[in-house]
Amino acid sequence: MEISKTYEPQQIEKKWYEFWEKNEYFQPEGDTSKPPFTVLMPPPNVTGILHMGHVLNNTLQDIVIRYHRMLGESTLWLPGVDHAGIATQNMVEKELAKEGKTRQEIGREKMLELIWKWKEEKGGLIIDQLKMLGASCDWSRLRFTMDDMLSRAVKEVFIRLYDEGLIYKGKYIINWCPRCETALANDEVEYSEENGNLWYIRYPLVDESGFVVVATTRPETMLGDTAVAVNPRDKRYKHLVGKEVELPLTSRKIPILEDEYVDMEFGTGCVKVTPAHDPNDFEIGQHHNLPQILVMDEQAVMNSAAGKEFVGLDRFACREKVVELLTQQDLLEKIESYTHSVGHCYRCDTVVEPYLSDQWFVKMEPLAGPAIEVVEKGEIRFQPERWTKVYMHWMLNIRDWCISRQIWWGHRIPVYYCDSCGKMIVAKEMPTICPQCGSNSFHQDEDVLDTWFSSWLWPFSTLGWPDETEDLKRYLPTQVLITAPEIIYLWVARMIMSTLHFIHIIPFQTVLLHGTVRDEYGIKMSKSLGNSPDPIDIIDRVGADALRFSMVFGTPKGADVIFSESILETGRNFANKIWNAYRFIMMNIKEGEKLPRKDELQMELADLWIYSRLNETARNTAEHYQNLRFNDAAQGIFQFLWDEFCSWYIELSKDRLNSNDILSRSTTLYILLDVMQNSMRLLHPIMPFITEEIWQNIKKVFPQTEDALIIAAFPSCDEKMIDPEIADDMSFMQEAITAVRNLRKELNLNPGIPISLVIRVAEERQKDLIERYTTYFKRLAKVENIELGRQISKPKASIAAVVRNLEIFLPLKGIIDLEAEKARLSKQVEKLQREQQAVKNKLDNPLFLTNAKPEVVENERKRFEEVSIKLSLTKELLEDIQ
RNA sequence: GGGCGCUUAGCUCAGUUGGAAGAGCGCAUGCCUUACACGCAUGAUGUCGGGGGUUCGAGUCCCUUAGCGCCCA
Repeated sequence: MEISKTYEPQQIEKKWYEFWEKNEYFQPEGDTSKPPFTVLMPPPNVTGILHMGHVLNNTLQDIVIRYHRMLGESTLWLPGVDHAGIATQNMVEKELAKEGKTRQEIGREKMLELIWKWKEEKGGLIIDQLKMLGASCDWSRLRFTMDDMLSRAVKEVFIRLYDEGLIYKGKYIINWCPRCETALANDEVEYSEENGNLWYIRYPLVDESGFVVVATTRPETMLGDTAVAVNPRDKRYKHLVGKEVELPLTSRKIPILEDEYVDMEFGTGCVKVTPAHDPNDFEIGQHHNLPQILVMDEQAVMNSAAGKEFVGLDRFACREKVVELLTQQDLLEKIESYTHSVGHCYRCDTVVEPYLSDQWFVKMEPLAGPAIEVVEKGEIRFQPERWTKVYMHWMLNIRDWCISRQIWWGHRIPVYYCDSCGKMIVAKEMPTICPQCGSNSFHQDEDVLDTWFSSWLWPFSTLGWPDETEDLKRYLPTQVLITAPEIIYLWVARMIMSTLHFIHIIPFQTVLLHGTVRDEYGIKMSKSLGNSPDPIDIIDRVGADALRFSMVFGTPKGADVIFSESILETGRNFANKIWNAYRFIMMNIKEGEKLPRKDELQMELADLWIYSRLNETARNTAEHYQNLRFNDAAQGIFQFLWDEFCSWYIELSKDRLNSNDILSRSTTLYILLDVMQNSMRLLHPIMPFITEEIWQNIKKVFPQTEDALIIAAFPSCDEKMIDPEIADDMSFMQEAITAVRNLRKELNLNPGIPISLVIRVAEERQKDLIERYTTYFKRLAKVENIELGRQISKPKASIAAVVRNLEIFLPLKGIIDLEAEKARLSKQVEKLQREQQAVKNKLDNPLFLTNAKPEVVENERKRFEEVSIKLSLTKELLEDIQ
């Protein structure tokens, strides 16, 4: 069989993914006697393309799922995508713009048609990419938040909550994009530091006793001011509280009041309050029942409430005019330049306007109670645990949820208004007759629901709710949810609330929060910064296995991944190492060679040792997977395969494979195959492709009961095989061999040159061990001959090493070019003498002794001693060979 | 302003009940040794952010302080 010298993942990965899919291994076992193990995929955006964050998130999920599948559990990883309201609509809107059209021109119905068309044609990209990563999701259950099934759940929930009094319509200040003419969620606003001004404006007191000065970055909003506020602890303004000011440029009189919210340090400590155009002011306004005066329309153009001088002006033109008029009236005290953060629409970059508007809300407090309780009781656990606090803090201070969005793509709010009398009806379908006036003409609420309003139902809407399906009974609660901490509030907390409220059950038992993928400079990878590599490009280059391994290898639970080309090499090199171990084994099997039965094996030290270590590794790896410590699992397997199996066992097997002792040969061959195939089982969850390939090929010569590694049993630890005495003997041999290699290196011996050793042992046991396994020294340290004994004396002209209570001498005669060695040692003596002199000079300097730190002096003294000893030993060696 | 986290080898980071400082990469030296140069062997490198405390013993627990990062307001 021809096996390539380096591992080439491209065809191999494709081949096995198709094989797994074809055999339906991703679907849960039908056997209902087996315990189910379920993971819900956090649905990526339908417009999304795979980025490094997805890679991390889905790799972790796949590891968990594959591990549990190998434990024989009935495993379901439920995938899906969400409809990403604003993002998707904007995407199609941009395409429209290229043709010079707007969505308003083509109308709502046509627009939705286009978005659906876009979704059908291009929306599935990320799914194909997840397949390339190796994600073993049950694709037959792929869900989309706008599917009929899930839409039905959304409507049902809206209506139930409305009927329970938990959904209401109200005025609220929201982030508004005057260009998109829609509300933006908090995470849809991008902030940037900008240079602006702080305008200090005089507000005359009504009693004509002077004026107060307020500072603002947005003077145009003063037209909507309904109060001036100061901090109650601020002594400077105490006497003004309760008085009124004459709001300039208007004919309004507004009060001066106290509010804790006011920052005494900011500006003059006196702030203007504009409840309809500033979120903080909105809060203050609520406390004091202030009027909310909206002075702009949806396009951020000043309306009639702003006054006839300003109506029709854009907000920024209005700012100029306000400043101009204030200056004319000598009401502008000063202008300071000021840097502050300004919100922009994440789609079109327009400056966001805080805006008061009609919105739909969910009353969250009643939902939060049970969701707090299940976490307090430990029914749901966050990992790492510290996130529990973050969750609790938010839940205990929960605010109502604004669920309406002024866009078209999404679940349209199931609320209808009678065209004749305006009666509002909440219903799944458009009503036929108005119960109030008998009219049969209605129109539906224009708004759609926040995308999260469908995602928060994910644990049960994906399983068929509100029908009482078998799936719902079988798979809820799910076991592990793996996601990023950024969406604890947006998603995780809300799922807990909704599932408890509607199904009366927890949605999942464990929530694993992982970190962020950052670049070499620690900056979060993002599309807009352009610092993120394309994962698909990486997969093309090094394979998904290498990428997956690299992501988890150095990343402890919950930590950020600092990604760079160099961590990728770790994965690639490891894959190649494994590949070559496999290649070595296969090269040594003869055509049709018969292997011994397990009970026929003739095992020696190395064999017993590698099995001992394999079982220990199996035990530890299982524990790490169980505890979601994938980095430890990866490290453990890596170390076992590379540093133990390859570096020692394979090396020691070489002599035996060429030996005339048939049983020794077949034993080691058997063990090579067996350890390799078991290791593939351990590693499969992390590197699914290469392990399946190797395992399947080993299976051809070393039969296994299972049809595929993906469904093969995860190795259980056989405690009887873990033998501390064997481990200690082997470790003793390894230490001795390393010491000999070190001696060889000291002499710069070429690896090809054989040596003889003289070893003085302290115990009879050691003598037996070394005699019995002399071949180990021969093979691994190129030792030709060993003279061994308890009373043996140090040979002349030799260098020595001490291992435990063992002394190893390497005689120099006959194995080196004496002249060359003399030259080398002389050179070393010279160098050491120079170094000794340099240290001595320092120590002889009284200024150094008094001024330098004592540690430094002490260190130099120690250094002097060390150099002196090394020098005298080297001199002795030199004399020995003279 | 409130909360959380980080600070250990040149770099990125492990270090789970306190008990002889670790990995990967990088570096040095020597090797194309018939699995692998994406490799082998050997080696060097750390006042574990600063200060104080508890303890027989602290990277690990407590207090304090500095720098950085994240979240919330």
